Amino acid sequence: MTSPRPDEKLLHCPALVATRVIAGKWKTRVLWLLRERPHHFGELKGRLPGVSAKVLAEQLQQLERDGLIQGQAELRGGVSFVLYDYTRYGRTLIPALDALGTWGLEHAAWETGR
Amino acid sequence: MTSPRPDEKLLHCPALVATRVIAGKWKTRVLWLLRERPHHFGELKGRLPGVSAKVLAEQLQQLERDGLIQGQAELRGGVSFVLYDYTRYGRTLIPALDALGTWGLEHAAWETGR
DNA sequence: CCGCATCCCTAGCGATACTG
DNA sequence: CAGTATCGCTAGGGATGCGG
Repeated sequence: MTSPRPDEKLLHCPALVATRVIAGKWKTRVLWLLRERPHHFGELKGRLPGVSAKVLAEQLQQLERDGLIQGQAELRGGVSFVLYDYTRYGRTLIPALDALGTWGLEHAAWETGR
Repeated sequence: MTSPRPDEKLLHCPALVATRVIAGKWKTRVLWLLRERPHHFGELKGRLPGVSAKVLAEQLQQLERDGLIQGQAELRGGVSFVLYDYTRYGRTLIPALDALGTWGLEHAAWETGR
């Protein structure tokens, strides 16, 4: 349920497009971190305890394929760094991400208050 | 990845709370339909081509457990109908859903225009 | 009409190890 | 540092059928 498939003659549900793109155990978190500033692969891995290099690479590739982020390789003394950041298009998703975050905060309040 | 687990000492990411709750192949669509008006189980099943009764029931239960929707049983001549609708709390999620939907629309425009 | 019990099967995720 | 290759596992989802 990552990238849009050719099938699905289903229900017209615009929200589904967005959920498909951000579905994936780490994508929301990656997007959240990148909102702050660009990150290197290693930085992301460091700030996401529990993720394996393989899976993180997969998720980043998918986000890149979907046009939300892009990685810029920079060689520092023969050692490769890749800096990931939002694309212009990817940034258009941020308001929606904020809406989800806002609700998450309300949720926390509701959880403790019931 | 449906209901919050006791583990996950991870990153503070409020948006993740929301994504966990709406994660599931049919939840977004169900929530989208309920936005319009309350629906019976059978109605939902009818408007969601491809879903099986079992899976739909599961997804509805999870949404109910998470406090977003609630089902009201009404017996019509010995035949049981269950009417599903948002809870007051569930409605607080609608703005976030709208944000996702809005982006989905922009996405469609972007897709055709590149 | 609705929910539940069974069985199965695939996609996503994770651990490890190895190249540029 | 970044990415790839293998292998394995488990949870989510799907098909079918019974019972309330």
